[in-house]
Amino acid sequence: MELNVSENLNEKQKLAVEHTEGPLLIIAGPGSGKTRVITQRIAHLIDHCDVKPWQIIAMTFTNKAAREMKDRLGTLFSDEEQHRINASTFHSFCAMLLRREADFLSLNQDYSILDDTDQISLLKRVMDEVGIDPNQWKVRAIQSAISNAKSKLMTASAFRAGKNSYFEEIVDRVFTRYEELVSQSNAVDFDDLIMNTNILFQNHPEVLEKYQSRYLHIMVDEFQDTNLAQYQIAQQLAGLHKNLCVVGDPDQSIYSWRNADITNILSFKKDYPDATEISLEQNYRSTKTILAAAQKVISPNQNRVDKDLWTQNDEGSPIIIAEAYDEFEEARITLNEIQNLIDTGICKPAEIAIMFRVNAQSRVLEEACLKSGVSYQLIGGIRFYQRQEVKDIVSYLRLLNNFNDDASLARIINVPQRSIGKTTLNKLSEQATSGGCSLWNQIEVILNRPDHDNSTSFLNKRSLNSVQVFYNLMKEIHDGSKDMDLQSKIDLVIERTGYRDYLQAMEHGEERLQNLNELRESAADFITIEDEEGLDPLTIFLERVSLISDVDRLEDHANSITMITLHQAKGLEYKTVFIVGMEEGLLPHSRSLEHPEQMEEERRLCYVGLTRAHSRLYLMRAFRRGYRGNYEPSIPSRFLKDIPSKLTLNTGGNIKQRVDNNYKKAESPKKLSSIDDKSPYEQYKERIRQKKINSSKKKNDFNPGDKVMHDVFGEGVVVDVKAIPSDFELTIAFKDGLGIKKLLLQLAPIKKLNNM
DNA sequence: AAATCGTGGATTTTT
DNA sequence: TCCACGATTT
Repeated sequence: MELNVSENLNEKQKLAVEHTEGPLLIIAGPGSGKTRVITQRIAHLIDHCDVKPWQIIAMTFTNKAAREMKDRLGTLFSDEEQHRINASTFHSFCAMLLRREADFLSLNQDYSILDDTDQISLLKRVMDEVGIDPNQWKVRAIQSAISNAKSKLMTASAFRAGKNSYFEEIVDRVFTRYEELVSQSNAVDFDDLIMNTNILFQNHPEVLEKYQSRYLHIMVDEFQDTNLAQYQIAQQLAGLHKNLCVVGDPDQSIYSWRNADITNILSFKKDYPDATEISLEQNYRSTKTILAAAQKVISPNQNRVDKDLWTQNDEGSPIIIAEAYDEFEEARITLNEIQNLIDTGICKPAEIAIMFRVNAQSRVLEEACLKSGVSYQLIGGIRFYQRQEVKDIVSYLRLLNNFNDDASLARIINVPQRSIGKTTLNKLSEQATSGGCSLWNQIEVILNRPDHDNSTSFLNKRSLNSVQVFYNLMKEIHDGSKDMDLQSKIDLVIERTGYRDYLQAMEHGEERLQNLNELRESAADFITIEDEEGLDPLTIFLERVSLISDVDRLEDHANSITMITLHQAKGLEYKTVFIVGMEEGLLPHSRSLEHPEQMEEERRLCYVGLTRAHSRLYLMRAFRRGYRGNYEPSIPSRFLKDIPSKLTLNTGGNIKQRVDNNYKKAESPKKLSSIDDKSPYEQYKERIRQKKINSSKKKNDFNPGDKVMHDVFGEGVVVDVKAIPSDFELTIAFKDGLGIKKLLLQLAPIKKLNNM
């Protein structure tokens, strides 16, 4: 197939596509056609440089990105060729590599991959074992220290050698034992996938050489969010041919808290002084207005190199800034506007996204969606594969795949209840520890002891019997399902373990069964690819399940709007974007307020959010927001102040005030309130001050039936007046479908309307 | 083994 | 405030 690459590409893009020899660094601003460049570059290599598809590997950030890349290439090549192009995440790539090279490792081919929760439970078990008080030392902190070490390629013994504080002393004690347990379980954690691959390359140069010679070209997308261990993999793979192409944008680095190392970009320049650097600065996604606003938000960061982003796109409409009274009204205004956009045909639901900083914000929005009948996809919250019932069944499957998987065994041995309680499990666990074997092995040892019914046994007769029943059940399912396809295996597990009955007996049982059905479905259309031949499909299925993310499950063309965290939104784009909670403490998040580096990351996060939008951007905030039970005043986000007012239309609380459906900016928009002059927070403080002065002296002169005027909500009628300590709570019904609100007399910006 | 009580913690979460 | 988890009770 012949491709004319120069067509539809700008000069810089063309340079990037046609640079085929030696290291290449592409700095790709948002919306700069990065994915197109990567795919065209692959196409170019194949068409013009005699490179075979299987000699190229592209590392992506998510499975979704990998799939999309393959899809795009699919339109350029035949299916067969497309399949042979290697696009995957670092983790998937390493997982597969470790399976194929398992002979070189102390792992079996069918090893399990521990997820976050498995890790936590193993760590707890270790802490208990080595006598570390979980109240004094947080499991999460230890987990993160271990993960951090591994992403810097530090083994447990290296960590021990370098420990430098009491906390690290504690971590060290857990780390070593944790590693033992993991490897005894024939398992690895996420970080191990990357680290073990590095170690394998180091210990077995012949293995590395095999891959080095196979892969002529290595590409890494979202390079700003890789960690050192991942970068090393890429470097080593490219060690022979030096054709390493990395693509990233330092301004979009938002995962430093997951050990992503923004300095990888600097290291790259140092490691490859002869590297070509190309900066893609033309934006094809957003309006001039949105792009300008985004640049204003990102530019205060000290720690960055300025880019000169530009676009030929239209000026577009102003960015709508709206203030709501509280998070409920924020949600309602947002959904009203969304309904408007949909009803008027301006946007299809799939073109709209609501983005937020923390998942907790999604609940109110969900409710507003339900109320207004707008269907939505919510990403995150409780992740699909972390749902109890899904995780349980997956644990069964993992156990059947690898009986040494202690984490899975411990999870399901008593689910549904089999009278194998904590005491029994603890005893088993103790014995396994002293015997240096897995729980399953320990069970076999006990059951095979001829005298297991007398006092030398560690378990009483009843428990022993229950364990025997469990053991037999697992054996039976395992042996009986050997030749079954995946879906039948899952069915067998659900039925024979009694899990179906167990679910049906509980509330929301149907819903949970529905989730299991979804799991079955995913097994039904599960296909293995060429590279995975010879491996048990169950092993591969479990691997995919472990390595899948929520964003991967996002459906592109569903007839629903998308609700998503700002982090998850990276790499996505929507015609219309609402960012809710543009407030100090939320965006930027309160945890970053005292840490300049984290504050810069919050800024980048905001930047990522803004640049997701094509043509319509709404920045929403609430005047007051519920936080852990009590309400706190909300200060408008500092990022709002960074956007020049000429780019925005500040609607105050009344979004209906927008001029028309095209949002043509009014000559001098009438501002109900503006963050440029007196902010609501100032007004709020003023009222607090007055409240303090007047204290309870102020008398209520509102009575039910009175007409009132509210600065934000407009006209309303007092429904009820209730005296509360040092104030009065007014219940007021507002016009225009704004509903009934409860307001505090001394805080609410209301005036009594004279009766006509 | 289930039910109840109490305490602590509450960003983001590619894999 | 609200939830989850662990400890304690029955």
